[in-house]
Amino acid sequence: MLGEADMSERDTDRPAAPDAATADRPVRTLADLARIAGVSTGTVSRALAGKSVVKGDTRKKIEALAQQHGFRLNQVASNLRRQRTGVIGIAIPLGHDRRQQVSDAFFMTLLGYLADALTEKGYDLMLRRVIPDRDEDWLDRFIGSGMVDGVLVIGQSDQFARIEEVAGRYRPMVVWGNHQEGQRHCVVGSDNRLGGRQAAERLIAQGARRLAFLGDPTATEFAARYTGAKLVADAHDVPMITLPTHLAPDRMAKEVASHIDQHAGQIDGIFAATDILAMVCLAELAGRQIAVPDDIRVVGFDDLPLAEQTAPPLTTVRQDIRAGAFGMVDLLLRRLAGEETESLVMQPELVVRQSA
Amino acid sequence: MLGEADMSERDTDRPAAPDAATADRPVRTLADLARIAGVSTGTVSRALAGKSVVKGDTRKKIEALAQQHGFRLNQVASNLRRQRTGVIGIAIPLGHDRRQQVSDAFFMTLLGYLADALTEKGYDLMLRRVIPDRDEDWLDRFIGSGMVDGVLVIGQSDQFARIEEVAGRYRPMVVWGNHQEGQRHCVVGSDNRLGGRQAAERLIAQGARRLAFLGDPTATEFAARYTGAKLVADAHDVPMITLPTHLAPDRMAKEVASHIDQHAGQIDGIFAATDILAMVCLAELAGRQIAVPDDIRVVGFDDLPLAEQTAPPLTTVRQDIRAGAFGMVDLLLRRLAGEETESLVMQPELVVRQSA
DNA sequence: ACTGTTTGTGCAATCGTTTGCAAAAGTCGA
DNA sequence: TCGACTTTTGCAAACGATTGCACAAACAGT
Repeated sequence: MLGEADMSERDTDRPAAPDAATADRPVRTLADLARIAGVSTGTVSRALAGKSVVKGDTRKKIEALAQQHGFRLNQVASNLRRQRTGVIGIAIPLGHDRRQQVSDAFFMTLLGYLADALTEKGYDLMLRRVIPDRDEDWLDRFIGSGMVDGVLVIGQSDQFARIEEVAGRYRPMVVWGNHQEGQRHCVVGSDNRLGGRQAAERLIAQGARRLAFLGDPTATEFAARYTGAKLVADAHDVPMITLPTHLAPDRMAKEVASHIDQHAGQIDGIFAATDILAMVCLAELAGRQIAVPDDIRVVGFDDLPLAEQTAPPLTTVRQDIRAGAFGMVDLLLRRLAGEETESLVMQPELVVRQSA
Repeated sequence: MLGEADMSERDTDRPAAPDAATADRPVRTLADLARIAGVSTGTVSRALAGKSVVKGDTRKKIEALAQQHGFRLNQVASNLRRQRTGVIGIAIPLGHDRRQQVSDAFFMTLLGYLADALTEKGYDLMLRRVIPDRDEDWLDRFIGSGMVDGVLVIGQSDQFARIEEVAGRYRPMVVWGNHQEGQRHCVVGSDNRLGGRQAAERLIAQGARRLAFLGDPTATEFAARYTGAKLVADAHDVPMITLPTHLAPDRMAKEVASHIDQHAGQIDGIFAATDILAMVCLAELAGRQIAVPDDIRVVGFDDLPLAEQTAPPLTTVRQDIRAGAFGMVDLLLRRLAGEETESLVMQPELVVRQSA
């Protein structure tokens, strides 16, 4: 009986001695755990990983000890050895002069969904805000750091060439942006030109005869939207002017206001490059007692969640941001697995509400 | 002469030979670089770190080679050795049942500013979305992973107790949320009760006599807002009902609509717990031809960028989210430096626009 | 009792940098 | 030319986990 008690002490309570040691020296490493468990670090590693063959008893004992001492694997060491981190890098290139904020609504929405999608797949996100003009090789630095298994780039900004160059030698990268004929890098985005067509068609169908494009048509994605709309306008013999506008939140409102003051009488349909622009536009129009959609029709782009809650609710071209985010993650994981992947160009869809 | 030519060859061109090797074996490690530079890894490390004493010539040569071969330090190895990562973890605890999205506008705005602030200080961000109900020790796992130097927690959710417990033994952590008397963890947030008072005072000053609080008063931050408002209402002998509403984007609109349908005639002032709720509310009111602020006054909370662009522009209680974000980062860095820090409670400010 | 298989563990190398310590090289005055 | 210094460098031990290989133990079959 004494013997048996002794046995059980050995089996379950032997840890009790080190338990006292818990106070002075917490169990931080595999070696610590191995010592108090009376096995080698290799065994502990295998037991905790749950992969390889470890005797049931041993495993249980180690797991119990780990639990009891609140042991956690040092991920950094693990990452170094395994040459993978379980972290996906997200780079947000910001045009320097544009002062575009990370807090931009579209980026943030996309980011939120990316977080959801990656978390679901067991990856963490490492966010990096980059200012390409100040930092020549932002992309190489990010990739070469060894801290991320792959990279998602949100928006091509003016870095198309650099991204193309890197894509030639680095596989696990997916970019949000506009697709161009014959490009090398894997991109996810909407068919912006088609979206532009849909917007213009709606405006014209609702009776607009003098259009305006609100937004900066030099950014690639916006350029495509403009082109699509222009095509339709031309086909219908409807004139379309462009009202270039910065995306910086501080300038935007003033610029839109000034555009409206200058052109309000001469236009009856506005295609805004983004919902945010459209919202600002609606607010300015409302402030001037210009009726929407009666006097001027307005169509946005993106279909952000808040497009539903403008007054009047915004008619807009929907990009399925959620689908885009999940698409990016899916493609990235496939590329990580070595697969070759095509770009994903999504079909935008006109969402008719009340502003046009 | 020949000798001298030889010398210069040795000094500048010896790398040329390994240069040819660039094709087959890229220079990935310090050891590679050391080999082609003809020095030891220690020297290369020191040269690139720029810290310690290395002869000018040697340093230049090594830097040139590094540049030329596109060498980058493996951050994971570096992190392991130095026991610091330059990464700050950002945890976003999400109530399970609430289905609250990461894409929630307030969180996203805060996150954007945090990104700005941390980037400015040379830190990267690691984002982790956690679902506390499913994962008991999310916080310990994050902290114990060794992957982050410190943690910012965005929102206490229902994890107050756990956060308190961890705060007792882990210093570099700062939390966004509500401050409670005598709490241990370092928190940054607004004086929600004061904000509530301001909102109610405005509503009453504008002639409202039958108030409603729109939002879920069980969440700590909202509870404080409610309490503040209730205090003022009581003092003025004005009744105030509560219209509990979920934050989940899919349910919100319907719930708000139903509240309005049920109570529209009986109230003339609404204090919405967040701007998002206020926006939805404005949209629903507009859809029912209820005039704001003439029939019903509306005050929001947060002053998100888009509060300016509602129709009518939203009167709201401003939390300086940017200041909050920078404050969190500042406090965290001070704690990383070993300093003891107080919590930061910011004064909210009523921003009068047109909805009340 | 002696091979031949399974199973379970331990050993030690490895991932790529950093850094304390000591040795080598260089400087300088005597 | 020789010590006494001051720079510069190299050596090798960390950092903490993973994993191929080999050995030990257990067990079956003849």
